[in-house]
Amino acid sequence: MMSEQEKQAPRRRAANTAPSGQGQFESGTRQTLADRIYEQLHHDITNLILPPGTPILEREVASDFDASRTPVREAVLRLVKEMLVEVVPKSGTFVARIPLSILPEALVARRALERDLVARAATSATAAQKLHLRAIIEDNRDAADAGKQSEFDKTDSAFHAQIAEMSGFPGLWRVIQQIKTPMDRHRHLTLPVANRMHQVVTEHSQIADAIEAGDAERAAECMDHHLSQLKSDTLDALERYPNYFIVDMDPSDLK
Amino acid sequence: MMSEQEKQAPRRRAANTAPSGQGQFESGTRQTLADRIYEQLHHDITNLILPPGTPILEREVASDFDASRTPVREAVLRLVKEMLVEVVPKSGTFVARIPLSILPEALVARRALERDLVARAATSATAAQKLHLRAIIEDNRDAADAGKQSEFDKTDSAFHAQIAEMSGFPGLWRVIQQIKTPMDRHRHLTLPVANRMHQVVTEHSQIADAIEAGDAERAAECMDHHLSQLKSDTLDALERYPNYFIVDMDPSDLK
DNA sequence: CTGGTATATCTGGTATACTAGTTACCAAGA
DNA sequence: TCTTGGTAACTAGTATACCAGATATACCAG
Repeated sequence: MMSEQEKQAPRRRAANTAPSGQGQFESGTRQTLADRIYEQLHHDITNLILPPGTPILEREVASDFDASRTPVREAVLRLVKEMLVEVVPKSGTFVARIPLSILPEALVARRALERDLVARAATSATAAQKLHLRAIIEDNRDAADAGKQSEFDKTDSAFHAQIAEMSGFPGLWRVIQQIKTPMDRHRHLTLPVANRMHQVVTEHSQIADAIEAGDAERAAECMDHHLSQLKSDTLDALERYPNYFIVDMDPSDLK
Repeated sequence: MMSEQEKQAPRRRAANTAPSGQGQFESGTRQTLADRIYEQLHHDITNLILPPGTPILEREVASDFDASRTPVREAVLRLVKEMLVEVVPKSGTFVARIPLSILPEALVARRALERDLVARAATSATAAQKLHLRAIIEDNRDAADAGKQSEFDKTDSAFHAQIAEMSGFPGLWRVIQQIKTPMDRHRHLTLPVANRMHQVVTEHSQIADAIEAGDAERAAECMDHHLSQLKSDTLDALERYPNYFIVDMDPSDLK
């Protein structure tokens, strides 16, 4: 039987215990509404469905998703950190323009990272991993043959993710993904290059050849050559879409 | 004079126009309460003031900052994306444990990126930039002489930021900063190595020597050697603080 | 002493409201 | 026709409330 004092005070319990397993880094953590909104906006921004400068009205997006502003705001804040959205306090939220400098930076970072990863892959990949890589290249080819750019992009990502896997540092694919986002956006601003998908398949095959030969240096060189092809005509894109970019460097330095 | 109908309907205005200047990427954008809370938590987590597993009670943090849950939640969500905090839905939010695999990944990424950046710096740095680098090394030395680890860490970061600046790709310092966060956290778990600060100063000087000599390859090798020293005794840290880590790889692979 | 159950107290995720800052727009005056 | 000031309609940032899920704890039967 409690005293009057005990009866009046709600019982206080200890804080919950910390997780001890793999935690949130396990696969299959549940997705929130904010996650779904983020993914949709991320996709639309990256694929130029929402071009730079487009206002993102939180209340409108909320209405579209039958949601409140809170998860929309949470999604938008993530996109801000990824430089995909820019917020002008009290004025509005807009699809971010692409800072010109970010493109060569992304290319330099990718080249440095992926040369290293592919060299490591050439040294340490297992037979099973090599076979898996070849299977992905076949997927590349199928998508190229079918002329499906979107499908092709997915298989292209699978290729580079597999290289990270084979290097022994699979987590670095997440770093590369983040780095390459401006490049993905930019690619939609450039004219499609005839037969480029098939050229990529050829370059992927050359990389796989070098890996299978255990030739780390050649694998690195092939990867570097492959990535250097991505240096699309940014000057042309800037000329055609001047409002899509922030000119934060001398454009003539892009050559 | 409006008709009755016009009078009843509130006037609808156009959406605000998109920004056209440098936008949010200019310096000096104003700081929100969420920003301040994020910075404090980021600092406390990185510096092990809040060790892995510590519960982060949104309502308590809100009370500490005399704020509501909203900006706390926004700050926490940023930390989640940076893998500094893990959320168990409806149960609690905790300072994230360090996935073991992230440490060698961070080292590999830093080595790949900073070898490349320092080689470029050796090739293209201006005289002014080289002098500035020397000045930073003197700051390194002063902090080492004074035995001030925290101050030394700041000057160490300044050194690496300056290398990115000199390479012509200053934005990559942000990428490196993000990559190195797990390393920063981990360093607080390892025993201080006698005279390590002065050793770092020496290694920084060697890097500067190579840059001044215009020797890109030597600069890259010196940087790589320097970064490889950071491979602190993770096995020892794991042994001393097993609850601070998520063991997502074979620890014997850390050698 | 232990396992099962009920319950109260936590939690994160989301909805809604409020405030202060920004800006589109309009009317008046030069 | 242009300029300017006022205002209403926007906005982002933050506060507060609610709900459903998770869990610590008390209690009881075996």
